[in-house]
Amino acid sequence: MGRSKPTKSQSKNSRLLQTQYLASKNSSEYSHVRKMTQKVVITVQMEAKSLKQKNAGPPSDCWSWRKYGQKPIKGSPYPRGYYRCSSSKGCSAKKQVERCSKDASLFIITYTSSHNHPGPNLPNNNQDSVTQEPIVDQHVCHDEDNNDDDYNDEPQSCKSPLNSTTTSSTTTTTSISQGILEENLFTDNFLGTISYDDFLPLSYPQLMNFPKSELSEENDFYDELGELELPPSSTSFAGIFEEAILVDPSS
DNA sequence: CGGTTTTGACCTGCGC
DNA sequence: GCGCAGGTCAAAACCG
Repeated sequence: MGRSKPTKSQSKNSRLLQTQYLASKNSSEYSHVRKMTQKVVITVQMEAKSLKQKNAGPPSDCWSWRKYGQKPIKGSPYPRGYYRCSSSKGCSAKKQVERCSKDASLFIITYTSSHNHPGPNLPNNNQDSVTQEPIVDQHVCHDEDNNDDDYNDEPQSCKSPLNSTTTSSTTTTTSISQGILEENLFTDNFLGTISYDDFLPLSYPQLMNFPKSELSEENDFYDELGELELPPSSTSFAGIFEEAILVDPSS
């Protein structure tokens, strides 16, 4: 907005600094880093109600996020929001939130980088200073058999369903059925449904530990999203966890 | 007053 | 090499 940017050069410099910092790690590492950044993509199905309730933005989770950017995405009527973890200063965790152009109730959240601090909602970290309650509806776990894999249902403290986890590049589609303790979430036999708030607090490494051996070839997640068309109405997040996709561009 | 959101500009990667 | 699209920055505005 009509904000004067007298210090273009300055901002440029700071940007250079960042670039240099990253680059300094290794000549071409900056771009490398960009390419190698692993991501966890999850889709969240919102309830129609919730969508009408508020003009709320992205689904909230137990972490504290600060928006640092927004960009219109080609092919989608909805912009993508860029968020950075504000729970901890040095935390490099980020997430991108966009809506499915086809299904307004569907949110696509991409997590990148990991939290370098304990999550606010982790069983072991209940005491954490962050007490941000997720606005997510706590659903009864659905019986997810939308996945071809025969996953074992594991006990867990979850409330909403997380259907599948996919790692792209080597995309993995894994259905998560009810009841998985976060510790087991991404272990070899992990599969089950977890709630949004149970899922989010997971440390990135945990997510990234998702067994690659199980990564399937379903990297076409985005293909499906490609032509989404969302109604302008939008929402608060109270939804159903549709999919969790682990993206590991590095592979 | 401090933290968050908004938003235009800048930078980088990628496809052609 | 050029243009486009996506990702990030940072000042100003906003909010509690």
